[in-house]
Amino acid sequence: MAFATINEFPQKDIRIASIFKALSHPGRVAILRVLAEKQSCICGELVSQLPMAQSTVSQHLKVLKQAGLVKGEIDGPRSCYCVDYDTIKEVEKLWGDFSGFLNERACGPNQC
Amino acid sequence: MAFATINEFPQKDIRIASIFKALSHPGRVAILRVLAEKQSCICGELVSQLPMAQSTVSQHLKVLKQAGLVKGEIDGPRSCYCVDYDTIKEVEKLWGDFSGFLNERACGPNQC
DNA sequence: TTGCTTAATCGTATATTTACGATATACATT
DNA sequence: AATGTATATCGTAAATATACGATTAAGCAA
Repeated sequence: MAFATINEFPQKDIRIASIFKALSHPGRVAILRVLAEKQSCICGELVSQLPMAQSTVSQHLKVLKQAGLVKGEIDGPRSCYCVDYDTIKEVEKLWGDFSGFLNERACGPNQC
Repeated sequence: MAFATINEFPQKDIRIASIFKALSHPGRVAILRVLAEKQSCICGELVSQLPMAQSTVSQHLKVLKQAGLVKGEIDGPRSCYCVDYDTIKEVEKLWGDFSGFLNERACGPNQC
């Protein structure tokens, strides 16, 4: 029954939640870190730097790719991934709007 | 076998992921929105404003509370919840550091 | 006390996530 | 063509997440 009501929420909330969902696993956060450090990097390098099997890294990369957080390019027998900074900017905006909305309405230091 | 390796990641990545996880459902994002709008609000009001059953809202509130994103206070037979702005600030810092780290290393508009 | 209201928790069915070995695919090299 | 390398996908087991009705607990009102 999970997710039966998910479309009843505002589109903006769905988008925020779906991006945050992609960032909701430490392995995926770590992948983004490594990709940024290396400026772009092949999957095998990620595998060697992170405590996950090759297939697991590949699966996480797929999630990040679907969320638009990384983009990849086939380079011979390898795949070269890098951070998609356009989406990072989008997250910055989404989070900025959202936290701005919250903060605007913050009154005292402790309301309840 | 899920989460067997989760402790092998940097503490900072685990913290970021765990907060984002709490924000990874549109219902929870919507709850935060309503709480901010109402400045603080009783559970029943959330139930009436959101497309979820009372028990579901209560469950999501528990997740948000565990993540530190909301705090609650018992008020007679009711519970009064509000956004915990200290944690919102923490998220701002965590995300700011993280995106800063990524952006510092962004070179051209398209690396791959 | 009895009954009413509110919200948390329980029980449970279903869906999704996670992890990894095994396999398949795709390109490069010989 | 045959072999090797790199990566995606498949299959699958186990853990989590999600949703909601039913129940419990806790306070208030009569």
